[in-house]
This record gives sequence, structure tokens and C-alpha cells, in this order.
Amino acid sequence: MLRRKSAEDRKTEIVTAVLDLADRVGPDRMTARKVAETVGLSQPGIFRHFARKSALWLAVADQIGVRLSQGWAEAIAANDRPEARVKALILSQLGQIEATPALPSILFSRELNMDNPDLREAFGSLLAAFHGHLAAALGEAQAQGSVRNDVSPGDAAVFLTSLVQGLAIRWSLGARKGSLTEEGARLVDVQMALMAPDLPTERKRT
Amino acid sequence: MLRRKSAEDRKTEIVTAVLDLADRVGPDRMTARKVAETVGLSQPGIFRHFARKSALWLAVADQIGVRLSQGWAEAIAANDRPEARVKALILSQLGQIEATPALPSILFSRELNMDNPDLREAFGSLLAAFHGHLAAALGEAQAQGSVRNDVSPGDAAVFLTSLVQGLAIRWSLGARKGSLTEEGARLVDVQMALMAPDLPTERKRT
DNA sequence: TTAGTTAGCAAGTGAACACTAACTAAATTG
DNA sequence: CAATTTAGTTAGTGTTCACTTGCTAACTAA
Repeated sequence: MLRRKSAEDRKTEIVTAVLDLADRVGPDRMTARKVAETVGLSQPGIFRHFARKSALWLAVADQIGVRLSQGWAEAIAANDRPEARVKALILSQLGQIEATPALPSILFSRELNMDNPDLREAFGSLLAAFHGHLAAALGEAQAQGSVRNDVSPGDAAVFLTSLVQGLAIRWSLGARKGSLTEEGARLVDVQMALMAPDLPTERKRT
Repeated sequence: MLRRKSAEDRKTEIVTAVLDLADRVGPDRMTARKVAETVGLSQPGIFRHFARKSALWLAVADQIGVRLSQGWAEAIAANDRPEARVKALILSQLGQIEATPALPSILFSRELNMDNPDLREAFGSLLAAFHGHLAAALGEAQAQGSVRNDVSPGDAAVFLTSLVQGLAIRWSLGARKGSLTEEGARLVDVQMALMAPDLPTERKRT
């Protein structure tokens, strides 16, 4: 009558359901009951796989971490020029947010900020890693002269990570109309142009 | 025996307590019970003043709106030069966040995003107003030649509001070490320098 | 002084939550 | 094919929540 799945399959199924619910009803309204309904189990069935809710969240963070890191690795591997790497990193991040819209709200969930220090640390490390990748690429770009040297790579990375977060907020509050990645691509280009050394076309002929 | 306060006084007292609690325990953990304890009332006493929790939140949004708008007005009035106005606007905003650290988390609270559309709209308007003030000042700055004209005022405003939000996130996740306004002042200067027209000192002599 | 208003209370209600206990039946393994 | 393991169940516990009911006592105005 009832198909039983392997624990491994169920776990990933549950994690997916959590991300879906975290988006649809909010991270702190994601209850065991709702997860159970979406995967077709009884409510206590969830706790068969994750003894506590916090463990469930950590599994979610783990999966997100894997996905983000993969995206970064691809962005880095696929681009020789460091400026192209910077842009690819940001587009990858925006793409992940678009595909997993719960991401920003998890970052501000009560679960992360108040109840689950491990979850908080997991996301903190992810953000730091992203910042690190960006700063590294920006440093290289600067070394080879494609970025002005009156801005530190760290500061430039702050501008760009902030841009990602700011865009995500605008996109979220604005009912998610339009493409996040398209708008992001345009604005990254503008910001990179601001950080580019003086171009001949822009240089005033004195 | 028990001092009774006027409803008006109590209301502002309650709103203040909410902001305090929203910071200390998180917006979605701010319960009527805790509010009652901090103002020294019984739990149902809260509902004497605010029939529903959502009404309480709207009162909070109202007070925040007043405070933010005042800050913007002062920043605009106190600065003749539009670039100075831009910086003052941002520092005002960062100051408000530092003084009311619950602000960013309210922006991502379940209450705002899921339960209370009016609250969501109230904050949406505030963000739009801030963006508008910034864009206006940037447009003026551009008109008088103190901002490059290869970036639109709207895009520039997005960069700067994003910077505010990005800094707030970093500050929040980083356990709020250091001064948000100081770091913000430094980075605004850097970004404004990026957006400044070519300076003689930076212009390469061809 | 007295009548009306209103800020407060104690007690309770029903719903939702995370999680437990005790059991069952499907899958796996010897 | 039996023995064991394990993914699932139903039923329930204690807690917390927003909010209600019905009352009292403190202010206020005639």
C-alpha cells in the first residue's frame, strides 16, 4: 500500500520541501506539519529523519552551501579574465537567489538569528567565502590594470556583495517582478565601469 | 495603588517596548506577553490599546516612518551641496539603523512579509522615498558636474541604498562589532569618488 | 458628589507547535 | 523463509500563542 523510500531519498525530499515552504510561507512558519503534508508523510514522520528541527535546518544549510559553492567554482573555472570572473560570480549568486528565493529570508529568519547559532555560522561562512572569491578576483583584476587602484579589492567586494543583497531586497519587496539576473547584469556592468581605469573615450583631451 | 497612564502615553510606551523587543528577541518572537512584561502591564492590557497585533505593528511602522523622514529632512536641509546631501542622507539612515537595530530584521520578518500586507506597504514606501531623495540629490550633483554622467541617478541611488543594506547585513551577522556609521562614511566616500568625474591628479598625462 | 468613562485585571479558550511513546508493516539480510 | 532492521503510523503531552469575557477601580466632568 504505502511506498517506503530510503532514508536518504526522504531526507533530500524533505530538505527540498523545506526550501519550498520557507519561500511560500516564510522560514519561521515552516512547521513540521506543513513539511509532512508536502512530502506526504505524517507529522512525526519528519522527526524520524531529523530528530530536531534545528538538525533539519542544518541539512538545508548544507545543501545550499553545496549549491552555492558549485556555482562559484563554475564561475571561476569558466572565466580566464578576472573581471569576467567577478561578473560571473555575481550572476551565479543572483541566479541562485532567483532559483531559491527563500535564501534572503532565511538570512533574516528568527531560526537563524535567534534559535540556531550553528545555522547562523554556516551562512556567515558562506557569505564570507563569496566575499573572499570576489575580493580575490578583484585583486587580480587590479594587479593587471583592469580595475582602478584607488579602491581596495575588499571595498570593491563590499560594493558588489551589497549590490547583490540590495537587489535581492528590492526584488523581494517589489513582488519579484522582472528578472533579477538581468537587472543585476546591467548594474554590475555599470559598477565595473565605474571601477575601470580611465578609458580613452572618457578621458578629456586637455 | 496602581498608577494609570493615559492611553496615549501607554501607546508610545508600548511601541518603544516593541522596538526594543524586536531587536532583543526578534520581531516574530515579540509576543504580547513579553511586551506586557516590559511595560508593566498584564498581557490582555496590551490588547486594550491595540485590538490586534497587526495594529501594534502598524503603529510601530508609523513611528519609524516619522523618525526616518525627520532624519532625511534634516540631512537635506543642512547641506547645500548635493554630494554632501547624498552623504548626509546615507549617514542618517545608517544612524537610524544603529539606533534601532531591529529595522533590518523587521524588513524580513514573517509579520511584514507574510501576515501584514499593510506593514509591508508602509516599509516599501519608506524605502522608495529614501531612494527618491537619493536619486534627486544625485541628479542635481550630476547636473552641476560633480558626478560622472555615464551613470544614471537612479542606478547610483541603487548602489548607495544597496550599500546601506549590505553594510547593515554585514554588521548584523558580524555581531555588530564596530561602528556602522564610521564604516559607512568611509565607503560612501569611496563610492562617491568612483562616481566623481576624472580628477586632475588621476588623469593620465598622455 | 455623583455618574460616566476607561485603563486595568484574573481567568479562560481554542488553536498550533515541537516533540514523544508505543506500535506496525515494509524492506533487507542471513 | 525467518530474523532483523527501519520507515512509517496513531495518539498524545506540555507549552505557547493571540485574543475574549466579565469584572473592578481609577480618573474625569457635570
